[in-house]
Amino acid sequence: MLVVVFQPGKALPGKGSAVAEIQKFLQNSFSLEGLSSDLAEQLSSLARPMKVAAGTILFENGDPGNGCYAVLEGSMKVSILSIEGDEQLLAVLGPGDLVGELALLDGRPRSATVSALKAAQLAFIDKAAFERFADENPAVYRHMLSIVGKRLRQANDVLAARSFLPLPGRVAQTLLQLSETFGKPLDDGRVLIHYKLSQADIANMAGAARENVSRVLNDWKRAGIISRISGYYCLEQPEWLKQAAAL
Amino acid sequence: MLVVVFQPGKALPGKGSAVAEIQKFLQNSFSLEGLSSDLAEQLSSLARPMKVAAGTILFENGDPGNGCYAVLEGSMKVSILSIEGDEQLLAVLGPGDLVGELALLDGRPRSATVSALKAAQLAFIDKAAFERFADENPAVYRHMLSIVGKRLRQANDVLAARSFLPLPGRVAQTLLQLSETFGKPLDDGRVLIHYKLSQADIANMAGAARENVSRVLNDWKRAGIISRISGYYCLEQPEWLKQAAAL
DNA sequence: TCAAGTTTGTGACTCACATCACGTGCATAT
DNA sequence: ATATGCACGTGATGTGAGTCACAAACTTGA
Repeated sequence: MLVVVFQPGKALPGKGSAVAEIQKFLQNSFSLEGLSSDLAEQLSSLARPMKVAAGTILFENGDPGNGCYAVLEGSMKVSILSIEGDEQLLAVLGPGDLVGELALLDGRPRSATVSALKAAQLAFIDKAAFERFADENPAVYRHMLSIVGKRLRQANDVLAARSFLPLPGRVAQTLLQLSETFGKPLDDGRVLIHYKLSQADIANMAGAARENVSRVLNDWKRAGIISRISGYYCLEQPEWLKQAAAL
Repeated sequence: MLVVVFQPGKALPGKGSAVAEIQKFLQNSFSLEGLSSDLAEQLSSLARPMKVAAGTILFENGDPGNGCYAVLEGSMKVSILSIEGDEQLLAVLGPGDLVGELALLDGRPRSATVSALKAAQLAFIDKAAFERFADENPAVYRHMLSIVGKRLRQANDVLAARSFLPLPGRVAQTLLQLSETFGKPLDDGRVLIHYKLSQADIANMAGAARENVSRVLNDWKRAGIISRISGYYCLEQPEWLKQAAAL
């Protein structure tokens, strides 16, 4: 199973330049934001660059976890699959996000399946190396803790939405969540979700049937709450959506 | 709001003995299991003992978080409330569990409401003090990380159940989860959930209407899958339930 | 030990949402 | 251009589970 992790990846051509690239990236990355730059630099030297093609499964639920990945480019999806093949999308992650970080924390197997939505470039950080490094730099631990904390909060939010909100509310929440990762602000507070999303994806995040998501989305489009700009969804009235997603 | 946190608590009578009690507890507590005993001891000296009466709200969603609590005795419930007053129970925690730990990680406000189900005895650990201590003892951070990791895994499991399992499956999952915290093993692998639970509690955890939980529970009782022993639920066939809760 | 409250069991009704079943548009390959 | 395939839109239909409404069975405490 170890193989699975490395099999899809390929080392980048020039090692030196790759490290530089990773460093440059990590320094302004979201996931390492707040970490002093020398720490980020040191950490990046532990990372092993790799590329995955769109659709590649990075690891699956139940695999042993031996490290985590930073997303440098492209996007990954984190999901849970049911026996019947239904999918619950937990998150779509883009550049700057960390994925598979749970494995660094306890030694337990992967709790979800992660695959590449688009071809992606990653930096793999080995568990042992990470621990060695972090033990000497508690700031790294603190930082990690805040990332995991955020994930936990988000998970709770989603669960709350699933418990309390009717379908439209959940769709609203999903759009807002996506806008946090992929949103580009336009004029007036309008937000463009700069990412190719199928209705099926949204449905899998919101935990709803695709058909019904379609209905909701069209109602909103007709009401001017959202629009589509050359294939991308655009939130015309984010405030309205926030209202709809309020518990 | 700060007041809220301290108002319901009362310092224990003899400080010396209280500290000893906390120490003794923390050493075999679940939440600090795996931490070397001298660290646990030092940590316990940072804790401030307090008692809360049944029903007391320790803190509410949105309150600023200034520290976390270890449950020494009694039990607490962690829940999210909707506007309409509906409740989604996230967890019921007993002796040895840590509650409110998210506040230690990032500085954000409380993400859930915690209240005492039964009168409880707690140990409060201040955020600043904790950080000071943990910075010098990275093992504490690592330990913390594994606790939060477990929470996150659990949250994902619940979300998955909500997405994929029909009502009976969710009830099964809930019972199994409760048996993890409060279960006493009997002969044959039967497990007694040694805790007074109302159907309403179970329903709030499973995210279902109380009436339907009642129906499911009775079906199972009739089928010999569970039973009630002097008011406590007893899992006669945990394996069957695990099957029912499988995704 | 009796009354007042709370928790439970069960039937009947309702409804939000999933499912089914197509039609339509727009891609990419042939 | 034309076929083959996806992503989308929309009605019709079915159903799991929520809601309502009580009666029965327990706690509790005065």
